[in-house]
Amino acid sequence: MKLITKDTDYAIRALSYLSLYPERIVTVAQLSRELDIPQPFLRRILQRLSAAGVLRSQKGKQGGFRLARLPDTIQLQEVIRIFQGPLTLMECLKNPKTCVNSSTCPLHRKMKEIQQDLRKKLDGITVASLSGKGAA
Amino acid sequence: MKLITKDTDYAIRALSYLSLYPERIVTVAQLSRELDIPQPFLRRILQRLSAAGVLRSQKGKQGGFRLARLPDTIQLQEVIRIFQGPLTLMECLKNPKTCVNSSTCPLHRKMKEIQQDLRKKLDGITVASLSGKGAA
DNA sequence: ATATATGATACTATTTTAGTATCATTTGTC
DNA sequence: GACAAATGATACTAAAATAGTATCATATAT
Ligand code: FES
Ligand code: FES
Repeated sequence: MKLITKDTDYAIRALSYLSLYPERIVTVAQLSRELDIPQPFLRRILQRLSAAGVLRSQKGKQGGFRLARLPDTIQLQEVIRIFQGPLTLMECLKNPKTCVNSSTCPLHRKMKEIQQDLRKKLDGITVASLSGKGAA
Repeated sequence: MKLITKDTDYAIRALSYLSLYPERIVTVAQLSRELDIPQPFLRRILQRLSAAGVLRSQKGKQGGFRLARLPDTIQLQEVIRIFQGPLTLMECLKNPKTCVNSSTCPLHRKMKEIQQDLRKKLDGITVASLSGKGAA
């Protein structure tokens, strides 16, 4: 019933924050304080965003994180995918084989439509549009 | 990441099946065979649908279940609510208190819009529209 | 050299989902 | 009335996902 988990939510909040100071390098400690998110948890989240190419990281003293791309190119859908895999409204839409008898399941087609629509909407939401910076 | 759980999915399939023979009383055993769903699990699902007033049940010999209402008055959203509670895309939209600092979370408003839109869509999907019987 | 930062990864606790098991109650049939 | 066939209610278990912690390795500015 939850479309957005904590990982994703925290990630979005961190990205929005970072988009306010695109040039600045910010440490996990700072972000953790600023956003009131448990530091070790946030740390792993930022590491994943780095690995995914959304953030750029700098190791060592004076290191930290900053955006790797322009805020208006980072879509909510991508962040969801990083932490939760591709958005799927029901198991059946991902693994059609688990559809025991798809002919008796009229839900399939309808949900597929809704899922596509939802994905489109989530593509429309970018970090820029959330922080009010850059293109809407 | 899953909007529709098995309970809901099975429930919908059972309701769709029952809507094909609105007068007939069908037992769990029959439905379980027909839809290939584990009988004890399906049984509990149908019981909940009964308690919720979506199905009507008849105890004892020759007993079973049938729709309590017309297929076009049973909305997907209601079935989801029965098994999963009110549809909520993120924790924050249900318990705003868990929003540590809603001013730093720009996601809130956007997701609320999307959630409302999604709910409307799920209200539009009825058992009738799924089984192709009654009003679309 | 050293303190400060991230990289990688393993671990734990909690909650949700999926499913089972059982005893109680109702009811048609003989 | 006895009995079998059905649901009502509810407690229980197993597996998976979510939320979070802990730790060791590596890079780097001073
Ligand atoms: S069994 Fe495939 S959508 Fe329900
Ligand atoms: S903290 Fe409320 S929506 Fe993210």
